[in-house]
Amino acid sequence: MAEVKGGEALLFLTDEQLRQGIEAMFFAYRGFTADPDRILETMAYGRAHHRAIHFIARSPGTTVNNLLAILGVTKQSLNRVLRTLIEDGLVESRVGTRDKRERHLYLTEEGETLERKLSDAQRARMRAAFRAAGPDAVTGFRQVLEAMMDSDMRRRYHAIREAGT
Amino acid sequence: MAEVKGGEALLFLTDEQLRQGIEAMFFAYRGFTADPDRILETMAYGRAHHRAIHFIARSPGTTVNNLLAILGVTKQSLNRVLRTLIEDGLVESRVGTRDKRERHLYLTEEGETLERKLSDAQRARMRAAFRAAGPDAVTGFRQVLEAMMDSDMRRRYHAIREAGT
DNA sequence: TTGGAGTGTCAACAAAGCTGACTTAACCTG
DNA sequence: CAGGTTAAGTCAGCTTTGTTGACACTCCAA
Repeated sequence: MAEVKGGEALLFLTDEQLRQGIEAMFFAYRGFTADPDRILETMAYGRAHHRAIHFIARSPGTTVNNLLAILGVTKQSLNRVLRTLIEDGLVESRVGTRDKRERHLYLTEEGETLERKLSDAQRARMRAAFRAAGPDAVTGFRQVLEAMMDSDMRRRYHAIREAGT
Repeated sequence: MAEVKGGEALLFLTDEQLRQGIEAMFFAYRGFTADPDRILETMAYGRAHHRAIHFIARSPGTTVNNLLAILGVTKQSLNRVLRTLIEDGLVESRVGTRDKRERHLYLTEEGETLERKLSDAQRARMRAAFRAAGPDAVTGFRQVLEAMMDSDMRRRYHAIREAGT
């Protein structure tokens, strides 16, 4: 399994190093979601609502099915979240013109206001972390995260990146 | 996408870059938990059990209170999980010798077997990601994650690292 | 034009968080 | 040693967010 590269590739993959990586991931993810969670709990929303709002903002007009695949939940689970967001006037669902089975999702102005509030908080933390760690670290950070994704998630990740730019 | 290097530290923190960081974190965390989740769902356990088992394995003899703080859940929530693990003979709870109010937690042999199974799966993915990204990337990865933690979580992260080494 | 496949919705249920109130036992301090 | 504090565990009840099953509407191709 462990191929001896030069000599260096060995030490750096000890179980201890890997465990530290696992724990870093666990603790960092807690920080990553902490700020939006604080905002959300003052309203009747949770993390699931945040995720839906984020990806609708990122790909306006996306279909329910597409969102399903990105979020990796069942459609019933997403539907509940989506229904409250639509009822509360944060998300608009338009019947597809080409295919009337599809619903295309958009944020309303109110929805965009909340999205900005949530993503401002999350970006602020990400910005602070990036700044503290420096540009080279950020490159490495992204490389490792990308290598950690399942391949279909990696595809989606790139698809969104291209659309978003 | 192609950033102008000359302006360095400024351009590199565009909202688009930050959003990509956020999404990378989201997709990668999914991959990070996918393998253990698959194993756990064949038994009657969930992610909460995995977390408890991981940190008991990492700090044998830890107290309930300590675990509570590390996991960031309520006593009632942890207790439910811990109770099933003790009943099933994966975790042992010993009354403290110095302070008899405390319970010290240990994995039984059976518990260690499951722990190894879960952590093997997770480490395999982490190892693959580290190997694919390279040593410098791993350094950056850890720097950014550490900067993203809340300060008290960062303290705990270091405390465990020292104990585990 | 009809039957199968795709998209979305509703209902009911389960896992795992949460709060609040309480008990028991042990420790510690005045 | 009495009284307050701390560690752990428990009971009840709620919320969020996941699940499966059944169903309706739409499209498309045989």
